[in-house]
Amino acid sequence: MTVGLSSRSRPVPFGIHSLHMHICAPRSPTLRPNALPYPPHPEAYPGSLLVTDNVRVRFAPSPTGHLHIGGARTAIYNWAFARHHGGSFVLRIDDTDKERSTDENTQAILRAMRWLGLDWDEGPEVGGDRGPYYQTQRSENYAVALETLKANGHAYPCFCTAEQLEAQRETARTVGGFSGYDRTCRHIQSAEAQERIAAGEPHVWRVKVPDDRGDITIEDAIRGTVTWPIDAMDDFILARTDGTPTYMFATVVDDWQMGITHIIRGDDHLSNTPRQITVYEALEAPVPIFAHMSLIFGPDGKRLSKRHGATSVEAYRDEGILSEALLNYLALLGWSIDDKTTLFDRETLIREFDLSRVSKNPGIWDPEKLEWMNGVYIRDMAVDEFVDRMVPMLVNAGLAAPEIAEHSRDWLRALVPLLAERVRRMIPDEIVPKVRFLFVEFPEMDPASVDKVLAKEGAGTALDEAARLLEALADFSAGPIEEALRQVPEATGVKAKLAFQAVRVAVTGTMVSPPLFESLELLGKVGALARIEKARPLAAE
RNA sequence: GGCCCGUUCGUCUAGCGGCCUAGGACACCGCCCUCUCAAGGCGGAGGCACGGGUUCGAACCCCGUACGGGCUACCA
Repeated sequence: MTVGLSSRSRPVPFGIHSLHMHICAPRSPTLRPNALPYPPHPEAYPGSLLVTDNVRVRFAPSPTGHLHIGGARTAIYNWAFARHHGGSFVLRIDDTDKERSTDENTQAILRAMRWLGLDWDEGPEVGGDRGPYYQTQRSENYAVALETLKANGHAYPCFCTAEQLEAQRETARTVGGFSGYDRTCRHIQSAEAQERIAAGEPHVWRVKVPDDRGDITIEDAIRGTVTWPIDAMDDFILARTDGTPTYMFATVVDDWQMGITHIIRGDDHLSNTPRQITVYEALEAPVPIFAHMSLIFGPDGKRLSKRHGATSVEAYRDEGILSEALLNYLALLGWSIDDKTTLFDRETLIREFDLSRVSKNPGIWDPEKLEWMNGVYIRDMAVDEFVDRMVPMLVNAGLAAPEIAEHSRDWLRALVPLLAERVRRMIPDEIVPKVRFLFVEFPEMDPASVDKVLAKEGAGTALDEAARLLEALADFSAGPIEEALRQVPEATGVKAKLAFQAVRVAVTGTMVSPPLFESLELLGKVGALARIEKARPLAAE
């Protein structure tokens, strides 16, 4: 059985308001069983995990803030699903909250999406033939859809005041059991309703949950069969007193008119699903396939929020996390390829992504693992990219002029391997302190290091011998340097550890540094010897 | 309160009735490598929430309980 959703089968023609462009129905509604028209049979939803011929998914962020980690993961799953199936990834801006939505936020979200490499096929800035892609520009569609429901008897006006409703809820809750709207206004005769509306009495419009509908069941692509008893369904509000649609209504109208086939979203929407299904059915729209992914929690088991630290994608970017690492980490938080793969690139994600491997339980945000993964990607980064990201940090720290990127490119490139495996985030704090000694005439001497190393007996002797041997080197590169310094312990009787550490402290100022021999090479013979000489007075004999 | 979802090492997960004396990764501990720090190699500790069923056999199926989460707005 297929769903006839050509415009002629719709109960109320949409074309009456010359809104055709905005409300064209899905062109080829080849949805599988989940898309049966109302009224469905309880058994009418099997096998909905099947993928439709033409996958269309959407990510619909609300520009009331930046793109956060949880939203990004939802976007990634939608994007990967679309790419995997060769479908379309639609970006829609749910900006109906006019108070809190801002254009800056929208821009920030688009920027973060691009940074993560999540390109959209339809949406802001790229357009598409199911637009507009901002909810605030789609209000006529909701109005028309509401007219449809008024006409086919699936919506009714409600004149109850907020106070009445509050009181109702109060008593319902103390009694226990159902706490939704008591349907008082559902029984008002339509003639009376018309009069009251005509008289200007404030009212909202509610959906009329059918009495004869069985329990609502979906085959969630992630959670499997989920059923809600019909008598727990609320006649929720479709349109507010001011005529604007509620989220629950607007989102269904949009998803329907945009031909969305699979709704992949956070499971905070799972409980909203049956409500939305009543709208799809009232609209005689095909019901898409749902996939509810679990949320990301903080370490305390609560939904991730600002309290847990940085939650915005761009904050992680600014803290030196690479987009490849964040994408990989986020994709893996709640999804897996197999029993061992943890590192994968974008192409692999697309090739392997499958909703059936999305886990049902919530994942806890683990910054430690993200950092580890970021380190892996840093080590894997192209040398020139590393250089290009490092130079501005050096410039900002006052250690180098921008021109260094050109005239000392090879020298900088040589520095990268020494640094990359010691860096977990691409930020100045991680990089500048480790290389500072290379960019100053003489390093600042760390008192603790001087005390623990140079003050030891034999340090001075080792330094003298090291200086002598290095002085004699014709080829001042890491190999010969190592050969030379290896002779120091034998020649002086100073223990190898101390000898090397003495040189390290003399040259870098501290006990911890990048590899010694390579560092000396980067410093050059003159600079290295000058440092040893300058530090010599600090050393014990 | 009602409805819904979830529960495998500290964390992310593999497992979809016998391949499991439960595998991998992060973190942790130890050893190795080693000029420090890293990186890397090797090894270790650590888990099926609990209780009943079903079955020859259960981490896997069913039912309870506990705990966590979501929804229950003229928010999204």
